[in-house]
Amino acid sequence: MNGLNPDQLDAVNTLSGPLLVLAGAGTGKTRVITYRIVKLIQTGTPRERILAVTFTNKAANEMRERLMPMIDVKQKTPQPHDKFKPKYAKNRFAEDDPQPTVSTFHSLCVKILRRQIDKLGYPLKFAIYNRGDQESLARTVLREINVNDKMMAPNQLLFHISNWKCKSLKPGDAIMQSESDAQHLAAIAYQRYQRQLKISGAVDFDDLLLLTEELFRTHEEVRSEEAARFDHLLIDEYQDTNTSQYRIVKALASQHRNLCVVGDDDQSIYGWRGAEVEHILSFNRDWPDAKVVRLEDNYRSTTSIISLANTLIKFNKTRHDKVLRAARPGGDVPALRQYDNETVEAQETVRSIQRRLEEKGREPRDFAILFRTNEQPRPFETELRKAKLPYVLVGGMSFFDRKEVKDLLAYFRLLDAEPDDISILRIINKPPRGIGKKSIEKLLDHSVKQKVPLWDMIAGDAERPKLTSAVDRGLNGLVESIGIVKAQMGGLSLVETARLLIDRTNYKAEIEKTYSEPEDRESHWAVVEQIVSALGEYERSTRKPTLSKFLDKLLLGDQSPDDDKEKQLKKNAIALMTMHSAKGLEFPEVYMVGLEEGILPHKRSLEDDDAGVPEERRLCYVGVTRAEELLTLSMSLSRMKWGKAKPTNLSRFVFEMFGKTDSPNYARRKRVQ
DNA sequence: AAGTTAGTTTTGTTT
DNA sequence: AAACTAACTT
Repeated sequence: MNGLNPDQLDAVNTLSGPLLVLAGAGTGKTRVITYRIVKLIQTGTPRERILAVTFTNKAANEMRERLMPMIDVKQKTPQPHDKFKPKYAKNRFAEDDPQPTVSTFHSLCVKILRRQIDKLGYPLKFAIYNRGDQESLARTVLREINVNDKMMAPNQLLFHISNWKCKSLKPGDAIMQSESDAQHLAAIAYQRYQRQLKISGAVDFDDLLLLTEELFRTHEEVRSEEAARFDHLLIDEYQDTNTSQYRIVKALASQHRNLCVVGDDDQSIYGWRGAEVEHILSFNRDWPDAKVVRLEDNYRSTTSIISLANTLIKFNKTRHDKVLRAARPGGDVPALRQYDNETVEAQETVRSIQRRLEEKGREPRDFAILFRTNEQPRPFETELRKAKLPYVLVGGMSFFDRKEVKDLLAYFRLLDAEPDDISILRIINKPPRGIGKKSIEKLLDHSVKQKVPLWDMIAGDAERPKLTSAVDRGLNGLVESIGIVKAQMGGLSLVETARLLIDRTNYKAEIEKTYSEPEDRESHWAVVEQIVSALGEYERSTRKPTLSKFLDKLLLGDQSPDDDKEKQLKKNAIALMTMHSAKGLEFPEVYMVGLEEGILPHKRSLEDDDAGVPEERRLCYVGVTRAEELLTLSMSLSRMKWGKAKPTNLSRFVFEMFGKTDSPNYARRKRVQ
């Protein structure tokens, strides 16, 4: 345990009872968590009785990577294939060697639900709907109740639904409590949305938490059984817990009370998806005997950067009082640059990076360009390309949002006994089989009216509505392909099954139809191959591999063919990302761009001044504290909107940071010329 | 000639 | 994603 300061040691050594670690940015939070787990093991806690929960898979992977070398893991006996690919052997431990569990909330819940599925009282098929699936379901639901896009867009509905879900509000309650017409409409749609999910045996991401929480509430024996699995519970990024997660934590920790939560209320930036800072602010109310440890020594950034961050965050009224102390003295004072328009902003930023690369001996990986919204990176990408500088756009489309991935996963689901409707509809005409909108409508209509599952009808187990012979032929073709695969899959490995499926359904034709350029075709086909190799990897590393478990894993992001981007980051490229996705990362040189009113703080957050602006301020704080040595802030004096250049105002946060005024309102009045 | 499907264009874009 | 338009099927 060398190299830890007294506060960190205190947090590591407080091994029993509730503990709140208030860890500011760059204070070695991750180290404290890992060391604490090591200490627990050293003092005799059985490994398998330790559970650490993170919010993202990335965080979980990182924690595992840090932990494994420190706790002496029995390696899995190398398999023949591992000899050729040693990277697969890394971090793979023997199955009879118990290890601490490091998991995200979502995969934790899936495990619990799988174990307790009989208590659930309804046939959950673990089809987990991701954003795209949710959207198409929302669209169908809205159409069913005759609501057009103008009245309520699918996204709006999903926003309402997720708001209700993170407060564990059931559709019935939502209808009762709705205050406006729009809310009432959304509540009715919510009811149908849930019903449809239930019929398909599907859940969305929120449901995973919600169902677990409900199961704990209604079945005490389930709660105590699951709680008894662990003696120690550690939660990272506690400021990001929503109500469901908060209750699950409470339910799991109430017996042993060995709960350690780590977080920073100043970095709570996910309020818009249900996180409540109150949970970390009032930790002492739930656990009155909780010990509180504050980590305030920042080892990441220079004094100039930290003092800027401290000045900014003081403008937030409700927070745990703590001040970051920089361990690295001095440093260049962050600069503020103003440019005429966003193109110049991008050009000059890239030029500045180029200069630093040449003059200061920096590497591309030392730089990050942080922005607020996803429309901002475009000009920067253009300029970086022109300058031939390597860059990675982090975030953006995740691997699972790629349509090839979704299509293939949908095809995989068709091999299940009762595939869900969304999956069927996704690939029913991919590649084109002559089944168009009208025929699909007829099928759906028939399925609802006759109460026949969609697949039974398509597969010919139930009567089909009258369709043209071309459509019938198309459907039969699909059923036949699936049938062939199903018949053979018993004797095949998962990879062989997948290959056969892709081959039989002629998925390649879909890619060739969509992309005419050979380059595009290749890159999109490569995605398909990636999935198959991920499947192979899963098959090799799991004792009883099944396709449906693989699908869960993929959806939950447990496995990551997604690490493509991370590899690139490691491979030495300039990082372009939103301030949201920058949380937890650090870079020697950070450029925060587009610091304008309406962007940061975002205009949507201004509608709700009480909660919105402080959260945007925290987001800005997160951005500032990413920088180790050099921070450059910039804004563009005009920005294109609807094809016209519109003047902009400097963000109020810049005024706050540089102490030009005490009043946050100053920025609103002052126009920068 | 009507009804469908396939392919193209327009529109609208937070986190 | 919706709205059009051209092409195809029966």
